[in-house]
Amino acid sequence: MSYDYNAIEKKWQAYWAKNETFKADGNSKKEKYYVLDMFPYPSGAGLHVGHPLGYIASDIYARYKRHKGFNVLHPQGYDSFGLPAEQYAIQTGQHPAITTKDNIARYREQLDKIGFSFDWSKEVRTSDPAYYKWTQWIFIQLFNSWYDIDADKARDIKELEAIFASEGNATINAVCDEDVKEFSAADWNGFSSKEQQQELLKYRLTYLAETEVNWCPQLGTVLANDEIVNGVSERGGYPVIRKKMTQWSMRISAYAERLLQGLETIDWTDSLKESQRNWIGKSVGASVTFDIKGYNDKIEVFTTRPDTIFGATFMTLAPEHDLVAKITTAEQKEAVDTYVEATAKRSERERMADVKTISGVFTGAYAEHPFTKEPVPIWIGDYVLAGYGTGAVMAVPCGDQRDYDFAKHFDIPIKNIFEGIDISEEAFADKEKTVIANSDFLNGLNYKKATKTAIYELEKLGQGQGKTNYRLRDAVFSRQRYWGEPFPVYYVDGMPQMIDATHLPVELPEVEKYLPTETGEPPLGRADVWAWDAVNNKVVPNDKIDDTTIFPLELNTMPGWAGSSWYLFRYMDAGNEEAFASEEALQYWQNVDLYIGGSEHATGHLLYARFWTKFLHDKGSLPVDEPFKKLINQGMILGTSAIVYRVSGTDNYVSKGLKDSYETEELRVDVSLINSADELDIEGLKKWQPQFKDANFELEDRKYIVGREVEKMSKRWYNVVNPDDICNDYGADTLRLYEMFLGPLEQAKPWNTAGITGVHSFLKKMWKLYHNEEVFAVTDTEPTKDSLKTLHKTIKKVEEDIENFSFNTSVSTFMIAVNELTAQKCTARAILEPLAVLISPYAPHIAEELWQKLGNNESVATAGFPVFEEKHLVESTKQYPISFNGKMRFTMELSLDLSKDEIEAAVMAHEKTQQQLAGRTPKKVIIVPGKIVNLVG
RNA sequence: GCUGAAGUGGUGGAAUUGGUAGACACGUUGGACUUAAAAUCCAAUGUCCAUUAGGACGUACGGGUUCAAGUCCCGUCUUCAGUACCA
Repeated sequence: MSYDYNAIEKKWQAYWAKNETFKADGNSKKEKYYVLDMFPYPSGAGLHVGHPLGYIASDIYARYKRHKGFNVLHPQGYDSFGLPAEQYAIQTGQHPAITTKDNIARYREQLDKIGFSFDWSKEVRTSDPAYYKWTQWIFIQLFNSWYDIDADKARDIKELEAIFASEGNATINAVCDEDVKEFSAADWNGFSSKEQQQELLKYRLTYLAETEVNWCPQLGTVLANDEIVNGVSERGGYPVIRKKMTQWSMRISAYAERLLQGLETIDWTDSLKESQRNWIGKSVGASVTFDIKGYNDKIEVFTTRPDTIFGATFMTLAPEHDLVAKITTAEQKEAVDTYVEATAKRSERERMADVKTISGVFTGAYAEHPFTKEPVPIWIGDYVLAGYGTGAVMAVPCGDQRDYDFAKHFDIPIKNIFEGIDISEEAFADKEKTVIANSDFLNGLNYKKATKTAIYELEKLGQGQGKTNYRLRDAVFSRQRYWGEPFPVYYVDGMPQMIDATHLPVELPEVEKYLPTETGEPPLGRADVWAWDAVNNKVVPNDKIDDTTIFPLELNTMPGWAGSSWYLFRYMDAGNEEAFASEEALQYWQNVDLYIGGSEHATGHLLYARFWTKFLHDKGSLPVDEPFKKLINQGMILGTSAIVYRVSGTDNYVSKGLKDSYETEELRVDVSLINSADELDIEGLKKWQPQFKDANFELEDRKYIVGREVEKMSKRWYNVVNPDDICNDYGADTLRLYEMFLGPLEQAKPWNTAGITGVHSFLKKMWKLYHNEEVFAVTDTEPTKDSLKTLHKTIKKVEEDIENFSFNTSVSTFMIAVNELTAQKCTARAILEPLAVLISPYAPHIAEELWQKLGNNESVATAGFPVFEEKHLVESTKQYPISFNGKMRFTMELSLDLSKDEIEAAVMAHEKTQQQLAGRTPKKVIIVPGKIVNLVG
């Protein structure tokens, strides 16, 4: 009976599905463990071999935890809203829902082939109305909340209204828009309803605001900062420009400090935490206000170095700063206008690329130094960014290199305020070595003391205070797209109103085309039935809008990260129609114990999910305030593209070794046409694409050798390797083992099938171990000492490997074990039964088959993990290497039963030792447990 | 520039706490079986010297600590990833 992986895998996949082997029990007495993968976007291209890498790792861990007696939740679903399905709809007219459904079916089929232990009864799809009902519900919760800084949590907006009505807003310490004006209770009560709504909007955790956004004309939508890579859109690579639009925003900045602090409580990699820290970008310093000479206005700046305030010899405003137009003098007006216009024309990208060039213009206006009262010239310069801090800086050229360069370039005086430091060549920015001079009351103080004193004095003057600034910006939440969650929002007199939560979901309307309208409205502007009947609480045709009972609905949809920010909680209780998950389920499952996914989500999804979790925790909807306790980033599996060389202007292709003799261009061809020796299947290529049909090929050694290039696996490079082919040729167990064997989980690595035969033949050897020729040959004989040693060595190593996520080395461990047991001619059940359990997380199908043949009725998944016993590893004697002063090295055999003193005595008495140590008697013998005996002379 | 990770045979990669570097696999070479091929099995395989016995060198480079360093410390170089006029 040979190892028929196809039949075995089919059989057990069907068995698992039928018996719901991996269904997680919601109210178990067992300890819970929640293992989650980042759910995939179901793209039309299907899965490639890179996708399953993380899934296999999490599956191994989930299966291992089940063996260890945990109640494991290991679900899977789809992040099924997104741009590609919409783009496809624009091109073909096919509804994105249909595309998405087809793609999901394909994904499911591919996933099933690999034998994952997912609990499919808890599947979620973000585009399912039963799911996005709750995404909309969370949005409403955010709208109805404000952030109380004193309580350091989100509170109900009704409580804020009550305070406004009784005390006004003077006592409120909230995270809100910057243009909030103070009002009394009387003012508030005198406001019209619309005015009140406008004020409240400035406090809500999701709010409408005119914001400068990243507009991508080609995609017809706005993009979040993390959707832009190098100034072009992440998807498609189109240019992005700045544009002002009214958009929904999420007040994530309210959570900046908690998002930062929370990192201390979770087990993520340092690099990932570091990216989030950088993204949040906390800097501690002071805000300082400068009076403008001749105007009533003030300029507020943020600085991390208030200690250097006496070195401020000028100020710089961002060209977009509101005050620029106002304070520019008549003489400077032309120069300033030209400069501002030129800056506005330059794209963000150009501005970034061109860091070296120093540019700026003097406004003609002066501010007044808060302490010296001396005039400080006000300049504008594009090195100051409108989007950070207040868009204005106090320039201290002696302490900041950019200010220094700017001052040198425009011949602005540089004042040295550092004791004993030469600043004739460059600025001095070392805080630790700072001693302040030339600065009135700060003279002689170090950085820390000077900072404190400066802030104290500024506060006394009423011209500043200590301040912490965050780089983290509020997140724009509107997208001008069709295929996303509709907002549960309609507009009365221009003010947004939430649809009552009992009438959710508000389902996506039908449109005849998926493009923006001719007037520039989002695609939902094309819907005929997209108005809200506020009396009967339902969606009705647009032509009924009367603005008294029937109102227009929001035309934007939510961004991709809306649905993915909370999906982990939906899995806990996926079918629930009364709540996003029941209280019991949330209590029991808490949060994700192990999360595996790509590092590309470091500052997007992973930050937003933490934000929503903290918010829902504040509102009492969640018992936890972090979503993912432990996170592992799997490395990307890269493709190896194949390149042919076409002689320019001809239809001739030359082999790689000959290309240098010609002028050639590189074309990528499908990797399936290449064999393991980089040799091209020329006939196959001719059939692959018509452009190669009549091509000529110049060979070397009668072969056409292609060039190889390691790059991201992508359809456009024709380097995608499909897991189905591997499953057909070698089986899912081989694929699983091989993907793990490729290298460390977290490392990026190119896909190559060179070593796959080694893994495959291991499985065949494993199979043979349980069979003698054609028959199953496990016996009840007593295991030998050697076999017991092999088994327990393997248990120990595999357990350690899984706990450390070093899945690659356990594959080697299995290979060694099988080789040893084969050599020992081991047939003992006492060895082979636990071995099947050990390997079942990695190669579950073969394990199930062997398990069943061993006479077990239940799935191997329910078996307990073998217990490691140290005693089987202990040997009676062991070879010890002995070194002396690093010069001599020899081995001696020692009994382990001896005490430390006895070993020392034995070493000293050892004949060889004495010979070699002649004349150099060691004073001490150091016994390092288990390894080496050292003689120290 | 900054932050993070890494650098080990022909290749992918092992090496627990500082304790026999190169496990395991691929590839290569030789052999067995076979009419032949595939499959399978066996042996060799870091470099150099040596017929052998054996020896020397060897974990990017240069130093250091230690009886002992791939591992720890200092400096240099290189690669990858993220990020950037962040005041």
